[in-house]
Amino acid sequence: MPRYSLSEREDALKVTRQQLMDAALIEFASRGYADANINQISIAAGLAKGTIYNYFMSKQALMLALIEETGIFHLDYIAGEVRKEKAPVARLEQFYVAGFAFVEQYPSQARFLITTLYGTDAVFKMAMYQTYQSMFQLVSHDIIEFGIAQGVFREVDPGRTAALLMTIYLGTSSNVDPDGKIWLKPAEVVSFTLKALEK
Amino acid sequence: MPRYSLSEREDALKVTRQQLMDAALIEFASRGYADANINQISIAAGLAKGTIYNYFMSKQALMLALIEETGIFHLDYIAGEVRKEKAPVARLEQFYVAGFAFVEQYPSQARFLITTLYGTDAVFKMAMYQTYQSMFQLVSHDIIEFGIAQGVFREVDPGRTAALLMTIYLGTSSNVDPDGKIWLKPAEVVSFTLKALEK
Amino acid sequence: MPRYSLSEREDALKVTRQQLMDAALIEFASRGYADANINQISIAAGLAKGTIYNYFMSKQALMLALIEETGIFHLDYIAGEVRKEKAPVARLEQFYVAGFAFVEQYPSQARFLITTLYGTDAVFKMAMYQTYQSMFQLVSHDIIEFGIAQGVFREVDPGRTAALLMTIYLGTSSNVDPDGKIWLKPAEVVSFTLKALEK
Amino acid sequence: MPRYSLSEREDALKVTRQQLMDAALIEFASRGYADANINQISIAAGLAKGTIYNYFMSKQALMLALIEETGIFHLDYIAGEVRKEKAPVARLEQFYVAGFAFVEQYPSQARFLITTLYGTDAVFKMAMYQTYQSMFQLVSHDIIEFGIAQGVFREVDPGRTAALLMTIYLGTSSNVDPDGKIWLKPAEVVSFTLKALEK
DNA sequence: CATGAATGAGGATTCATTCAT
DNA sequence: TATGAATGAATCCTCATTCAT
Repeated sequence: MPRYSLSEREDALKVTRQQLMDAALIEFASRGYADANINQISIAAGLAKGTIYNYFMSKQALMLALIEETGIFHLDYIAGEVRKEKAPVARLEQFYVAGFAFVEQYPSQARFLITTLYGTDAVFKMAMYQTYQSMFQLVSHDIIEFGIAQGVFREVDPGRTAALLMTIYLGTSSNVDPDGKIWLKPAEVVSFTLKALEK
Repeated sequence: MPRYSLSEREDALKVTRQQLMDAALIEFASRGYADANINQISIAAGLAKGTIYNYFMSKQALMLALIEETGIFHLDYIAGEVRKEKAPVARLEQFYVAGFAFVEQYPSQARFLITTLYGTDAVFKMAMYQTYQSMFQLVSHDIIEFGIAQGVFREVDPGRTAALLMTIYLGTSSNVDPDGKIWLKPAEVVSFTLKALEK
Repeated sequence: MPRYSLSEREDALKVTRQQLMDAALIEFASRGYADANINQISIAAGLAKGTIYNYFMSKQALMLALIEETGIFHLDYIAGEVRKEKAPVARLEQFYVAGFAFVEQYPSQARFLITTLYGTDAVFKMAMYQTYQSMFQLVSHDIIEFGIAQGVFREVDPGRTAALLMTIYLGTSSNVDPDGKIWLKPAEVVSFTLKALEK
Repeated sequence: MPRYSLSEREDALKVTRQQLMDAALIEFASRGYADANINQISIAAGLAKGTIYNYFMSKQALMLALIEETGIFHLDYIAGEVRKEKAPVARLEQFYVAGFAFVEQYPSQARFLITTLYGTDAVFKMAMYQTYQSMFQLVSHDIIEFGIAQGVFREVDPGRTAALLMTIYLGTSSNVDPDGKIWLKPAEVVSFTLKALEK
């Protein structure tokens, strides 16, 4: 039970802000930042055009807020599943299993993150990189170094191999058919990467 | 003597068209399709704004022409190097070596292809997929099936593994620092994938 | 004991209203009516945006109220000083001395009046003219006609000369350097106009 | 006969640009810069909305171009008339006669200049001041100093008196009735100022 | 074919005003 | 009465495209 519950007013603000971010995510994910329409986002959120500017300074600020929120959400989703496992191999498995599950459960979020990461806007990419430092740490330290220490993985360079494993995740994540199913199965990717890492 | 020699007029047309495509590639690669500016492309090509419409029906048609040309160029570059090699392992190695070399030698082309492939425009992605059917064939048939037949690769599913190897290539290709250098070395990626494929 | 004492409630209303007018004056004076921002006025007055509409029907009504208040304030300031003097020449002198003193003591008010008077809005100009009828009377009757009657001024047309003297005042008043100092000294203007009026 | 006549193309550009400036002058003069509507200007010029941006970078750039053009036009008009006269008194007379004639012949230009000069925009005022340096020189040097040297004017400070005479001109110029007639006659102002300046 | 002036739909953003609390 | 979130008309500006020369 929270000591100081938010007032109804503050709650309503949070709700409206979230409605806007939800609508914006869909719009950015499906049309890309440049083609996304602020008016359309407002309408989808059930609000008037101008309201968006009561919550975000600009289209760019809205985008940056979304990058941070969605990136953290993505990260927490995967890190939570990975850290539940105690063995390195199981963690690697969970990285892809949870990662692919995220893509199928939150297709717009995944699409948003991928298109932003592989897009042309330097400001947005920088924001993505900062958010993904933690995921890099997760893979590099909590999976690879951990596995090497436990003697179950070869003595690879943790950082460079983490980059490769993340790249494989992000790349495969973006190969989805129209209804959001990833072409490859996590088991296939896990099997491939484990083979590459095992002693 | 060539059967149908191009007249000087036809040559000049080809040159102008190529100047436009070269300029467009740079613009699309650096700003993305939506933010690319037709006027800027014309200026960079040393021509007037309207001229572009004598060669391409629309901005979209120019983009589609570029996707095809650049995709084929990319494919030929890699396929040429790969097919020079006669052993499966050497071919896999060449796939990444030549692939990475392409990215460093033609950074705009690489950036253009990657951003288009991971972008939001369905028409452009479809055009990319068609172009990349051949690269998929190359990896699936001329490398993986070939290697399995020769007994040097495990009995993996050729198609699904080809998708994975291409994804690894495209993903690592897009992780470049500001001056166009790829973070990972081809040798690292080759070593990783070979380990995963070897018997 | 005042016949109708204001209740504390009525006092508070007056205070709030005056805070709004003070803030509005600054905003209108520095940015002009069209660029003035209602929200900024509210903030400067320490109130919320909506409150302004409890006191004024609209931005225009606020402006009109300010024109009247500030115009009367300006007029009273000058008329008070002028009528203290009993000789026509001294009155003319006081007109410019007090007029210039007003500009330096109340720069925002002066700037507000000048920009409104020389602006493009017909409604506001009309309001200004009405307010300035009294100042016109002051100059025309209490200075010029008075001076002619006393035989110290030439027999000029009082009305047209009053218009000229007021124009000189308003024009010179608006030539201020960045810290609000008027370029010309009252003594210079007085000397000039006296020379023009003396017999 | 000009040695190199402008091509028809260049002529057409000049004409269109002038149409835009003419329409903009009317709009700025009647509504003020902030309320002026770019779309309305284009329509009044018989052109489409976007065309204006082929000639001027922005609304502000259009305004600055107008300030310069109109200021120089105003100055040339008056200076031409003044310098025709050879005697100081006749020059002073012409300053007001031509000045008032300008206001009646070009009411929009006059209104534009006055409202800009007495407005709140610092950038525009600075542009006005630069343009009016020449008019200040004209009055200060070619009228006042000239008159003092000839012994027909008192030994006043030329600069400060020039400021006063210009202020009188600009102030009286802006007191026009709805059909553009100035309230005061040039003869009245001339008579007043001559009286103030004569020995 | 090359040109570049003209077009006008489209889009981000501002802000006076309203109104439920 | 005070508040400030919501509104949506209004506006500047962009830019792909057209077309007369």
